[in-house]
Amino acid sequence: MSSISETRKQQILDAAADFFLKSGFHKATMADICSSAKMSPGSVYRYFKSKEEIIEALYIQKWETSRSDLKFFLKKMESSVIFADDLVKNLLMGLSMKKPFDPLFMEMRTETLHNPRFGDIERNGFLALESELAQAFSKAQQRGNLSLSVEPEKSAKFFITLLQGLVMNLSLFPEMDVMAYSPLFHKILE
Amino acid sequence: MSSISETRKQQILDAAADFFLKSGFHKATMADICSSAKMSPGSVYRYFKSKEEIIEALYIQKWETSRSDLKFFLKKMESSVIFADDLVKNLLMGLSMKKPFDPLFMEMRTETLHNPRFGDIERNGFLALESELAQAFSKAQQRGNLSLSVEPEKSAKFFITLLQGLVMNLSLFPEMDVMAYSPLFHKILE
Amino acid sequence: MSSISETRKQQILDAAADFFLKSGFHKATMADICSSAKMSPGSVYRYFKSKEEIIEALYIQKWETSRSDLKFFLKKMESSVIFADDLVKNLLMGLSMKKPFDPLFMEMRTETLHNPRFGDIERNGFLALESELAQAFSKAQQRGNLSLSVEPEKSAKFFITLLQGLVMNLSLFPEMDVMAYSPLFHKILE
Amino acid sequence: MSSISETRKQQILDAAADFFLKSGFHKATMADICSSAKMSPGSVYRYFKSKEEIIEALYIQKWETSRSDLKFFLKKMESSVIFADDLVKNLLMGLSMKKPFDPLFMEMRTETLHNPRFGDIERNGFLALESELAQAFSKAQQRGNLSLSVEPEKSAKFFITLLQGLVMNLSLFPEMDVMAYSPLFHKILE
DNA sequence: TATGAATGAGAGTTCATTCAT
DNA sequence: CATGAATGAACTCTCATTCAT
Repeated sequence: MSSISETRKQQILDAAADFFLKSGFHKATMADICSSAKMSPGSVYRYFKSKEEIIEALYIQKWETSRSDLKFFLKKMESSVIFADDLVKNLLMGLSMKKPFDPLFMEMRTETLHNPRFGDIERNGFLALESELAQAFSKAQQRGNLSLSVEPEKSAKFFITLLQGLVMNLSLFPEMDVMAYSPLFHKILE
Repeated sequence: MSSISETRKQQILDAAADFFLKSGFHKATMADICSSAKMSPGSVYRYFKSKEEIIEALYIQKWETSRSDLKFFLKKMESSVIFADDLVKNLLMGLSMKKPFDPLFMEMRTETLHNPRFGDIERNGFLALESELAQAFSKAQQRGNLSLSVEPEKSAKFFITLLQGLVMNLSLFPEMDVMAYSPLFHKILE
Repeated sequence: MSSISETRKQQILDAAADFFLKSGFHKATMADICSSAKMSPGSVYRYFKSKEEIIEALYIQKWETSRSDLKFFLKKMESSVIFADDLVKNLLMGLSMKKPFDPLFMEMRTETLHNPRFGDIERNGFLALESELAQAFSKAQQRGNLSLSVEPEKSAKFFITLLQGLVMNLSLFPEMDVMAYSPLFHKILE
Repeated sequence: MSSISETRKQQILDAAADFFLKSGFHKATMADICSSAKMSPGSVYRYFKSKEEIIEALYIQKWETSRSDLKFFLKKMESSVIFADDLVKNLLMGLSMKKPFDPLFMEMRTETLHNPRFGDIERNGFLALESELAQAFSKAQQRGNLSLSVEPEKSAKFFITLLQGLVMNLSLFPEMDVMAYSPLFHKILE
């Protein structure tokens, strides 16, 4: 019962993500979203009170996905003995292959400038990623797979910042050599 | 004649920058811009064919300013003997005073996703900054003020990427400790 | 069977009356009415073909109630020896306690302007009240409790007209002194 | 300059009055009003911020007209020696001939039930009419043309109330015998 | 019969742009 | 050249009504 409702909501969010991606939050119209979701406006508004609520829901969902993706990735890294090496290598390979850059994050970040609610979501999302990463660093140290001179929280922050810059570069130059950045990431983990 | 026209254009661009900053490209209306520029819509449309053309002109101008700011900054650095130290210190101090970067760049980057013309401007802008920086690194090496192990172009790219990530972080967490990042920048210049 | 159906209908009419009172015919939505009646839209539409039909049914019912209230009131007056005095006194006291009239009548009267069917209901309702009143006057005269110089029908018409004006005044100035009007009503019955 | 703007506003108000009359405030659409005023929506919204603002402006204007009409009428009555007779006679003749009943007043009164701003306008309008009438009564007494036993304010109130009831009756029964009410009005002025 | 999700025409309003003056 | 009134397509959102279950 709730599941049907959830399905519908997801249907709308997917359609919205599609169009937001193509045209941006502002140029994408509710009519676009409705027709892409194959629903009438009236139906869409049964599930979301406004266009902004759709954007916000998408926003939150994007961050949740990002976080769980990172968690999953870090879980896999736990079995690695040469933690730093594998982490950087796999991360950058993932970046260069799966094109994980999601333009919606940029769209969202821009909204953040004008909508304080979005700012909070964004900040929480970021801090959560940092925290996941810092924990992974700690654990790796405990396992003896990461240099004890690394300060987990600080390094996590650096890591995320650099990653963010890299991802933005990637959005502009999709053919760039991502792997070239591995020495820099490594320096963070020394 | 052209000079008066240029003045008018600049008047419009300044007003537009003001409002775009406050409300974003999409929420800022032409009426806002007109009244802020103290011109009538008819006049504004004499100087720019469309709202988009204003955005584009502003876009280009922003990059030009950034580039010449960077040039000026790097010129000053030429007299520095401890080049890397001074460069990083002054750059981060500048950042923490939030002078050289502004939210419009994020707004613009987002537009890039939906308007290919903007993508070109953005890419050119980036490459120009990288090039300026790479040249500065080369010169510093020639003067003996920078380690010869630094590869100018690669390091410039790293530098810009990291800077970009940092700026984005800063937009979310204005109170963050920018200076903490100086070791990381230094590593790029070692 | 019919009785259950009648109960359902009444449930809807009561809920509708509630919301029409609060928000007016046009601002009250079917959703409001449905949820207030604790029925689904589908059910409500089983009993009434349209929102307008609900309004009309309510309209008719309001007039029926008014008429039977008046009848009941006049019945009680039959035992009065000083008919005119008691009639006016009790009527105005009733008015000042705001029982027998409600704002829905105004709402309804306005609908009259745009829906001829409503005009008929309204006219019939009015004439019925007048007729009740005229009969009561006649009977009172027969009992010797009302001056024979009173022309029942004409006076009834005057009575209703004045009452109508008074009620409208009351809707605007709820604190007005209703009793002050009793001399005027008395003049009609002299 | 302001005059052109005033003309446009009036054009809109006239068109709105037309459609409000035909269909009521709620059923009349902005598109109706625009096309009737031969203006585009954008233009109409240059002069009025919202549909509600149009209604309110119309409301105020209606009351102003009513008041000045009454003033003009009472001015003419000042030359009358048999004040009460002439007042009632002319008033009722006016009522029966000029069909001065304006359905918009009913529409407005209904809105009053749901919009406090309108309530204030309505109350002020009413009190102004009463006050005009009371003054006229006083003056007539001073001229010796009206019985001194009349209490101007109270009688004005009665007068307006009765008139209101009469006008409402008239709206329902346009063919009714208005003149039949003159004795009742006379009683108020005795 | 009852439900409540789905519909979709149409509401009020906005705003980039045009053009008569 | 400048003005600002005028435009009208397009926007977000609503709600009376329908219909599959």
